Amino acid sequence: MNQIFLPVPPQFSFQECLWFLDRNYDDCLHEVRENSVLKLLSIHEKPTLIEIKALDNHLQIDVLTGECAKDEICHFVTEWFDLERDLMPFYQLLAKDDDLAYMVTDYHGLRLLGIPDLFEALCWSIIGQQINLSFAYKLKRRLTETYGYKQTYEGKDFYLFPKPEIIAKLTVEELRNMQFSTRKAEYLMEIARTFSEKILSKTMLEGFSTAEAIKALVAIRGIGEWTANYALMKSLKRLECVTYGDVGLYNALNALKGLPKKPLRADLETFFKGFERWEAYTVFYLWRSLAVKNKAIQSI
DNA sequence: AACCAGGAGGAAT
DNA sequence: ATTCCTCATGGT
Repeated sequence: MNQIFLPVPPQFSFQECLWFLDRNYDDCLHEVRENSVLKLLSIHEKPTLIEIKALDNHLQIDVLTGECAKDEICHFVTEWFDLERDLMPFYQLLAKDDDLAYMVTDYHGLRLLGIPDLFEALCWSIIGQQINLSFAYKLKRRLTETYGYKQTYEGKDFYLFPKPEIIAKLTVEELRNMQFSTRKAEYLMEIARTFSEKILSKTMLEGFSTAEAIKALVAIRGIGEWTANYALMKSLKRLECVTYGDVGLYNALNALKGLPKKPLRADLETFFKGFERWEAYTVFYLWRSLAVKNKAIQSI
């Protein structure tokens, strides 16, 4: 079997990352097992199934199908798990906040799990607008199982997210039948067109400052401030992004910092000033704090 | 049975 | 420049 070994940085916990990937939801784009995660990648346009496990100071990546393109696979995993980040400065900021300091130990080694593909990140954030996450994951699964690429391995199905060229050619009715709202169907198809026609690409945004990138994204119908920040945080790893308008974020800040359910913009900005250049990580850890609560409630 | 979900756009103020 | 309304539907 083809194996790749990838060294991991300090302040890295594979189990914490796995825990977040699993949470309580049914994600169709990876499968979490006891001590590993499986995911189908597109490497050189070829589907490649990998399984990642943790050793002492390395990740072991088993290439189950497809070619063993070491550099590309390592590049993907590094982006996915944000392996090149030094978390010490973030933990120093957290430690200074009495209400959040517990996160340094409780979530130690948790990395901002990315969505390296920008098109996928944008579609996912549009799907997730305003609806509960269980339903959002259901919609993503329907879309992916119908229009994505499927590979079966040892009796289980693994998927690639649908390509923009496919989504661009759909009709509103086809998506409505999958219980997308008319609006979301239009948004997804229009964004698919901007990608398939090369009007927008991740490479393009990488050349932009974060403010410029947000401006460019918000100009597209269906992408508001929340979606732009979410996509830039998850796909381009712009750490200064804050998902303003995010109900989950507000709930976490309400529980941990006593902010109102609908906090003022100015109060949010004041809070995030304490986490400059690590805003996205702060948001991500606040989301993590919500997941803990869900789990506790469910186990009762 | 209301009311809320990891919002956004467009109309009405 | 704000506030209000609608969208679709599952979960609680």
